[in-house]
Amino acid sequence: MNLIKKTAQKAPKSAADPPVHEQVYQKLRAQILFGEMAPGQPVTIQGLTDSLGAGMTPVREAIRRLISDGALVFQGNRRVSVPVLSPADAEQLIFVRKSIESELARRAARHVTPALIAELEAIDAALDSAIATGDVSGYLQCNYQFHTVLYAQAQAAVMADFADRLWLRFGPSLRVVCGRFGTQNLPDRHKDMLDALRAGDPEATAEAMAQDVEQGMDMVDAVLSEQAEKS
Amino acid sequence: MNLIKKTAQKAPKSAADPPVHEQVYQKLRAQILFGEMAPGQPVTIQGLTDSLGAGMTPVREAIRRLISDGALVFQGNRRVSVPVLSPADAEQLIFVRKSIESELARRAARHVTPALIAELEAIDAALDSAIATGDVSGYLQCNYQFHTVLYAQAQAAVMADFADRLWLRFGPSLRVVCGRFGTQNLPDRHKDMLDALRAGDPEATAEAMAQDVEQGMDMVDAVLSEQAEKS
DNA sequence: CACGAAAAAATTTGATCATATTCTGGGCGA
DNA sequence: TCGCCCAGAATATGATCAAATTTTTTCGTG
Repeated sequence: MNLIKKTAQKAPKSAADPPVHEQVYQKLRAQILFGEMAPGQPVTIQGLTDSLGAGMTPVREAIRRLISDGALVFQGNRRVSVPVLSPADAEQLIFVRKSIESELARRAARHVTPALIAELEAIDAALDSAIATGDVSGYLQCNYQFHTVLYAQAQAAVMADFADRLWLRFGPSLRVVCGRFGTQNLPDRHKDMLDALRAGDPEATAEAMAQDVEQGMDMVDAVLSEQAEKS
Repeated sequence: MNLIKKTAQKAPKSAADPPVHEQVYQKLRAQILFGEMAPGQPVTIQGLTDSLGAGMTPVREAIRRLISDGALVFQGNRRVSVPVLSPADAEQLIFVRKSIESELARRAARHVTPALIAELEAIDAALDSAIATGDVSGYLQCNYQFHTVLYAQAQAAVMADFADRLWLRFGPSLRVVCGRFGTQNLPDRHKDMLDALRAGDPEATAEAMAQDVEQGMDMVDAVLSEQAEKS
């Protein structure tokens, strides 16, 4: 019988906690989505095992998932990094986003409830406050949450899933946009969208979403073109 | 010095071979895409380590990737299985496929070359032969290849990537369709598409693709509805 | 004598495996 | 029928091996 207790009786294990690889995935995903990792930044397994304090296998699994999501790219040799969007990539993302997300908005509007509108209003208020204080991370999170909550109402799991993947692709670039233009000048078609939702008008909601997507992605495109000609 | 050579000098290592987890991923992917696994069928790690002769870690990574692709589903408890499409899922897939794949066809038509047409004609001939002989697996592979080759010409990597993910979702169900209707009655708009490509008409190509997608997915939908009311 | 390129050693990182631990689900007995 | 136990499967760790990059060393040339 060993006298040393193994890591303090293995921690209390507070109820059903998600597996480690899931926790690692969520953490990395948030870091990518909310701009804590810059486009082009290399991602190493061993670096993450250290910074996240997790084992090697869970980290590997999380990285594979994120590569499949398009949130990370495998660079041929064994390196993995945060993707750098090309203008051509951005153009395609605009097309797919407008198609899928405006349809999601249309469907969400068909199932709109007062509770949904209240929730979206709260998120939008937090978003405005983040813009006012220049809180880039807060802005990105609120913006993402606004879209996610809306799409959850569309009762279209497959399409919402695809929309999520789209966001993972341009997430890191959105941070760059904020760094370039500041939070003041960011587009905000959320007010139009809320009006359309209150009116129960699916077509107007879809149109507002298409506008929101187009404006946001145009800024991404502008930054990417700027970077392209700089090099 | 140990007299026993370590596993026969570690095998010849024939040039640059892909890592094991990549091989496992490709094999599993093909099995799912071409209907070797039935919807609902459970997938176990240990079962795959045995049948594929690979270690446990590569198999885990491949499964994670496929879950992220939507080609497998994680069932909450630690079970993984081939997904069963609901009619609602199929309806959403139809919408997204028509949107993305017809656009890919349009763009491919803008970059059409004689070599592409020749390649597609060859694939379509093989497809017809598979239909004639009732070779379901051959039909599925040719059909997939036709679309993949066409999309590669569109010079739109992001959209082609999304299209690939869509195929992974309904692949298993396509096999069921073939089992239900036989290969004789499957839709084939490839002839129209080839005509439009020869004419260099992007709009007609996109339209033919939309028709092809719609017809194919309608059959999937029919089988799913049939199964739904049976239960 | 100094500078640069190529080769080689060393370090860092990724891939795989064997093994220990934990959890889920079904069977058995009360 | 309900609860407990056990078999089996999944999760997670650390060790080990292989590959790639980086650094260092060496050699040749201006």
